[in-house]
Amino acid sequence: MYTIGDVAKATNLPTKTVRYYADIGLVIPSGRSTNGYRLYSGKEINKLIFTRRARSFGFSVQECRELLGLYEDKDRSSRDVKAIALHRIAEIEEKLLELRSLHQELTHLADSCNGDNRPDCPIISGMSG
Amino acid sequence: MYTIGDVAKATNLPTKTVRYYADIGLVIPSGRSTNGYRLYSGKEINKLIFTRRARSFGFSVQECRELLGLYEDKDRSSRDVKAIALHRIAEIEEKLLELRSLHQELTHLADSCNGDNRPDCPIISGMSG
DNA sequence: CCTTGACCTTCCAGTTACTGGAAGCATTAC
DNA sequence: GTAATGCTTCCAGTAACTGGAAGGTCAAGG
Repeated sequence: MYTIGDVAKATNLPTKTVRYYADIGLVIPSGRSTNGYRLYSGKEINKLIFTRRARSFGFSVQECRELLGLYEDKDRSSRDVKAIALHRIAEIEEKLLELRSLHQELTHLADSCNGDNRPDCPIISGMSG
Repeated sequence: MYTIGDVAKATNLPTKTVRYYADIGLVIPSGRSTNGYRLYSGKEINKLIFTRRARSFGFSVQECRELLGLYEDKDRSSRDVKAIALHRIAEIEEKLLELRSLHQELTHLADSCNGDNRPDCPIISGMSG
């Protein structure tokens, strides 16, 4: 069992956010210590890491709730879980393409900066005419 | 020159957001029509597409302002631009790793859903013990 | 024993980045 | 000529934090 500070370190989330996620019922600590401290298990830590990643790619808290729910809802059929997961995977693949595009744009910019004079913006001036 | 609706289509941003970015001075339309409509050129459209991508990967509006500024600030040295760009590129590469990780986790989950009975969560139960 | 510092708690206000809706003017389509 | 669509401003609301105050807890040092 870990206190919120340990959890923050392990998940790379601010304590404020971990507390917030507990408040809104997204990731609830498995218990409280006698002095009222939130106590988290490895399971919650994994949920929080998963949530941090999903959030950082634009999935809303509500969508994170759904994704986390995929693993917990014993009543949901295997087929449903797969359908939702595949839908999200498609979204993630699109995000991967966009992220590579962003990467390439910035790399191109950085590459253009070898000398002392900088060319026009390769992205913006590219189409501006 | 494009009106805000055309811009919304081209950039895949809501008109509300395009207007908001104009209000906060992030991407300012190149002019106004006689009837007061915002008019955008291809250059602004490219800025908006760039911004949408950067925003969707967690760069703040302020950071987008800085990134867009890299291309416009004639006073900034080539060296500075390169340094900032490389810093952002490192961040993006980290995001790429995380996004692949998320992709893999969900793929693993989807793959586990071939039959009718679903296994325990491969991510969450993995470490929970 | 006491205090210093680093934890933790709740609560409440503020921020960022939109987002929805009302009221109204402009243009196109029938 | 009027209905639909698209634009305008303005203002209020929401999502997801984020900062700060006020205070309890606990291990270490004097």
